[in-house]
Amino acid sequence: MKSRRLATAAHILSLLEFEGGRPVCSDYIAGSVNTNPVVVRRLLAAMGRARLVVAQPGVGGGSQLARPAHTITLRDVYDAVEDGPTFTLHDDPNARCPVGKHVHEALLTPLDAATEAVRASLAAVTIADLVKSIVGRAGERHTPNH
Amino acid sequence: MKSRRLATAAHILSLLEFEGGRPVCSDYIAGSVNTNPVVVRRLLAAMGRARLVVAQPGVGGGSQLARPAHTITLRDVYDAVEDGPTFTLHDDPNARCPVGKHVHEALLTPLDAATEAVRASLAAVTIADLVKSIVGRAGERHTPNH
DNA sequence: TGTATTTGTAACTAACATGGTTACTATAGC
DNA sequence: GCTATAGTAACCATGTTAGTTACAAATACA
Repeated sequence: MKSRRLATAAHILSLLEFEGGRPVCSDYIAGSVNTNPVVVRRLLAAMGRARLVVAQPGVGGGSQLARPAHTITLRDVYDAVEDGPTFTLHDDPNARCPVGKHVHEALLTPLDAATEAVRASLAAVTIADLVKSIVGRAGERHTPNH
Repeated sequence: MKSRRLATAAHILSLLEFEGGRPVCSDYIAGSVNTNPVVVRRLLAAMGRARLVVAQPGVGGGSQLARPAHTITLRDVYDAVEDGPTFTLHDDPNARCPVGKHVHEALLTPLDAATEAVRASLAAVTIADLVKSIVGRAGERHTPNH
């Protein structure tokens, strides 16, 4: 997976937490992430479907975390924004060769285990952890100077 | 990573082991994998640079495992054929926002840990394990009918 | 020595994934 | 009604991947 969705989504959620719970609009978030607001809204929509954030349209609207930041792990984010498994089987090995016929079944368990290992590893870190790490490095607070 | 290189490379190495040590040419392997011989040669070249296989050109040439199959893990294969980390940081977050300025540093450790978790998980399975699993399912041996 | 076989690699193409952009509708507050 | 915002469709640019053709280098063998 060479996508940057996990990193971008984690950035978005960290910013929501950093902003202290006020609704934050996609334009503002896009200014921090340095991308297009639609990209942000796409990720927020995916995370909304996973019940990680809630959004409200209209004046003064925006997105907020749907749960406390210490209950949202990077595994939740991964599941919300990355689709499909990390590793993919190759197409149509030759079933007339014993190896080709059974290699998919033989690989299934190890590749699934690798994906689960990723998810387990990501589960160890929460959005609250990230914000704590960010604030610790910043030595300052609440001065998002866009 | 949506690439099929790990699965294809594991197939190739399993076939080399299955063939019992004789040099196997890329044309024959491509018949089992069901792809183009050049795709096979590209993966074999990468695995050759990682000292997992050795190859010989010329009549009767081909590739063989460079080490016993029980000493080659899927982590070795992953390192040989998949380039770069599994997760990528996003580009140029806004350094004038505290979150944008430090989110990369905060994410580095968890994302590296996730990549290491993948590698550790893959290290638990060897090519010998795969071949054993394949042969067990096949109930037959040495009849690669291409 | 010459021919056939095979690796290794470059160059090109096609298909697909990803992110960026524009544009639009629906919704909500003022 | 006006403005701001989410959500989403549509399209485009870019990059990655696998597939393909072509060819030089190496090797075995007659």
